[in-house]
Amino acid sequence: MTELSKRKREILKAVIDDFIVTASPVSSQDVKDKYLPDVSSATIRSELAALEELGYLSQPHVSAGRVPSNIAYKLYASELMNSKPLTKNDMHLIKEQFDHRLFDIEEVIKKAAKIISEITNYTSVVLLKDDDIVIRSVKLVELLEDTALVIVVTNKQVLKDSFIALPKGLGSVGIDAANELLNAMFTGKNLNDLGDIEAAIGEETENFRAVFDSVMEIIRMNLKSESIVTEGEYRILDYPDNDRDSAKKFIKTIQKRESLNYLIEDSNDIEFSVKIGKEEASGLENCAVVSAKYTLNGKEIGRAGVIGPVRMDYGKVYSVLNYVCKMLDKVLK
Amino acid sequence: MTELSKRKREILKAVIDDFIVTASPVSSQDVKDKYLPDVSSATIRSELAALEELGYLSQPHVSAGRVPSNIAYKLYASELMNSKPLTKNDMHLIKEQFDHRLFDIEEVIKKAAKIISEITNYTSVVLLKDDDIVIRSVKLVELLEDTALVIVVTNKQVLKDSFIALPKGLGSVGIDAANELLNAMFTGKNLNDLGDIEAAIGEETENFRAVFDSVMEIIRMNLKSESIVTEGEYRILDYPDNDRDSAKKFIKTIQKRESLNYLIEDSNDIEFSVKIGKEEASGLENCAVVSAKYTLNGKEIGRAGVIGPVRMDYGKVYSVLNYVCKMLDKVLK
DNA sequence: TTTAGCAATCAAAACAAACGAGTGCCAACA
DNA sequence: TGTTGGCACTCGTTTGTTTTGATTGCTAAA
Repeated sequence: MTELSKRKREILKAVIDDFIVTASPVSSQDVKDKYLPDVSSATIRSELAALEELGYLSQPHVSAGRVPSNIAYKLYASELMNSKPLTKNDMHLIKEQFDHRLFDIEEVIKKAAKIISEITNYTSVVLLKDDDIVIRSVKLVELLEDTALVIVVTNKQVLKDSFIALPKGLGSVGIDAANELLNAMFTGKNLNDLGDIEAAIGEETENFRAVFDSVMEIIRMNLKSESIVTEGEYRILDYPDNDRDSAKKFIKTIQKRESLNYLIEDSNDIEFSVKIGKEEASGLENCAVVSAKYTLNGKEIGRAGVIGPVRMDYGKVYSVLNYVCKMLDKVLK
Repeated sequence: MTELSKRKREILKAVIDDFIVTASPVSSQDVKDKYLPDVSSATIRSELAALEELGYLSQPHVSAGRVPSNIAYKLYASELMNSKPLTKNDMHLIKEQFDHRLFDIEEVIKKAAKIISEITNYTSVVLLKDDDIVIRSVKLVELLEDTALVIVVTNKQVLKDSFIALPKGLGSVGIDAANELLNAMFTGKNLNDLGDIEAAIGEETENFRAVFDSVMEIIRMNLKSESIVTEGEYRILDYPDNDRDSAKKFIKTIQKRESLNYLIEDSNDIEFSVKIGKEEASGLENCAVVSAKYTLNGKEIGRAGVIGPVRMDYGKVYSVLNYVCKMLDKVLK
């Protein structure tokens, strides 16, 4: 594919800019009036025809204007669009979310998802990766006679939603012992070490075998899967690009977390990624996914993104994600 | 308002039965063909006119059939409808949810919400009340140097999502002491006692004043508000009764938990409650709320319900809620 | 290479006629 | 007195036709 001439790029950008706000096919006259008054509509027409030939545009029917194709959006998002600077107010709103102390990283990413969705008016997704998780401590907290809460503290999060049954007659002395043992075994270890730990169980663990196994399973189950939070699924209904049925599928797909990690994680370490019209992700047919990475100590630990109609305000989304991710970098440090 | 004659009730029931499945105005002919073949359509017509006069029916326009009014639905749900027995399969699906051990009541009601929504294909809401909550124990678990997780165990739930900052230099001895003190103060107390506790703080608490205040605040904040879980908001999109915009409002309202407790809690201790077209709850205009109570030791501790279009399959909803609530009664004991 | 002009295309809007679903009313009947 | 068949009337829906207008591609001239 040959490079596009400067004017072709201008015209293509004009068409997409216009289509993003009007949602209706853009005519040569529209382009002339609103973007390129110094060129005649006939000229623009022939350029449009050429762009169509190249696959960037299409016509719903012969007497209609042009509509951008997915590859046009791709080019637009990566090269053509202008990022729209955030308003003072938006920046303020974002800052506000993070300026009181947050203990758990989960809380932080929830806030991030919320504010992204509110400001962009699209559905947001924030993903938190799990590599390099190091266990800092494991606690067994006795709740009732035979039930304990397992708390696992890592360098990134606090796991505190898992209960286990205690062996009969363990008593608080037993729990203390178990706690000590568990900590000796798990502290400082990361996910890759789990196998080794299992292999190295010695005599002294024998009494607590059941407890140990439960804890191990909890760590395996919960630390393995990364966390994903989403917000504002219903916002898709503001855009007529999807009909009722596909909007329903959209909301369902996102709430059930289907194929989300695939879409977002897939862009590992890319500063700013745009995926458009991914067919593979059923339920998100007519959609675009834009995501940006955020880091801890310079290393990507997650991505924040937006899922919306292909006809999306990429300029605004770009700035918002950028700003929020910068914010996350700062807060997480 | 005078009692309706037997035939009027039959006809009204027929109209609603039909409208619930077809969603289009019901004619005298429809009623004759499908429900009362032994009466002429003319007779049915005059009955329909009478029912309209009484406010149970209305006509979209003069050459259309009849549509039930909200008071018709009310009568229908409370007196006319037949409850539809659950299929073996449905019962099995419900039972399945509850047959492995669940530690936290929150988990139980989440399961309940999920299965209700799946089987009815409406949005479900399950509410858990907070009266008579008795604190069984309070634990402070040190996580990092200066942060602790606060765990509050009550007779109904385990609160474990709150962190507090620890005063500098407290150390694990200090934490043990604080733990002991907190337990002495809170164990066995219920919400109404909180004021007394605060009043009774003595000398010995002085060192832990900041910790105590934080814990108190956590208990106040979290035990006060009852918990509500919802599921399947997107299902409203399966029903054409609401347009896009009001469907959006519906989903948003429910996800943000607005006016839900009002709608459901309001029916305190009523076995089976139906609310229809409550205008006060903005966002849920064209909707009906059906809820049933579940109990612990014979006392209502929550309600499980369904929110959907006014034109709802009340018969099925009735049986599902009934069965799930029975199940809850059993599981919670 | 650009542009004005113009015929061609075709969706959408506007209009018109026909249809038919359903009613209310009335006169006859059990 | 309640029920019924018959019938005229209403009015939304469907179907078909025409008009309109937006927009294009092409062509010939600048």
